[in-house]
Amino acid sequence: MFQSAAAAGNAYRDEHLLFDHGNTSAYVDLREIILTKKEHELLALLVENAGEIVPRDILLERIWGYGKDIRTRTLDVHIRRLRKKLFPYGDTYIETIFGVGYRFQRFREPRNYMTFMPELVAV
Amino acid sequence: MFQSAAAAGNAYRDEHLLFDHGNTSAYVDLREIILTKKEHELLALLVENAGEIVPRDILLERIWGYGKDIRTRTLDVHIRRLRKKLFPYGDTYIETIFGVGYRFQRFREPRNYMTFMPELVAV
DNA sequence: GCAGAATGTAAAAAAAATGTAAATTCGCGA
DNA sequence: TCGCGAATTTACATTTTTTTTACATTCTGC
Repeated sequence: MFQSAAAAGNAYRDEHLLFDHGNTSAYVDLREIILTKKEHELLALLVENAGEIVPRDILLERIWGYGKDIRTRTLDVHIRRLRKKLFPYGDTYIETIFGVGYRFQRFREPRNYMTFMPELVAV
Repeated sequence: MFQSAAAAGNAYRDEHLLFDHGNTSAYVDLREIILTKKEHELLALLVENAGEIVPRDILLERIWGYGKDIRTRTLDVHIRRLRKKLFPYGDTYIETIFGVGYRFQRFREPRNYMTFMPELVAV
């Protein structure tokens, strides 16, 4: 549960994002983004658990070594900067689970009427 | 990963730089520059991995034989002198990846409207 | 809808890494 | 051994990242 850098060497790839665990740079569409160490660790941990909620506790403990007693906003600030670098998909990729933590979601092509329910279009 | 002098004998060449692995002098446009031994090794290692980030660790280990525990500014000083000799392209060729290392980037002609989108010019 | 708790955000402060000039040391050829 | 250029260290300056602070905003249960 909550895989760590074990999955290193492997890269995550989808429609808009290319992320390599061993590399501090990533690609959003054709744009290279350079992640700082903490940003990279954070995104790595989230991506490794794509589709699953990773609680704040875990993030703070794994990346910062903080215990449950520590009160800080540093996680939120880092999430924010990550989302910014993932523009314009920041909120699409990184979802906030209120009261729990965050979840990285694989990109899925947004449905439109045409592809979703073709019979409703061009009637 | 992180090729060494194996690729010797071959020369690197682009719009502004000619660098021969077997030669301690290089050319920046039509100007000859003379590299010292360490400068040459450093540039060679970076050029061999053009486009890829080479971590400080690796540079310090491959060129100086230093371990991760050694604290020194000598790498930075060499980078600085290299950049100076590559004037006015020093910062263009040698990029700093904060917290990680350096990256040599092939020279790319800056785009202008003419070359990028010719159909938008001279309307 | 409200109160209280959790998260978002901008800006300042602190910490860490890199840049730089100048001094010092090293090493090799004469 | 001496002299000289190369390499390294030193001592700050500067830049970048990370954390904190101080509020603003959003969410949830009642």
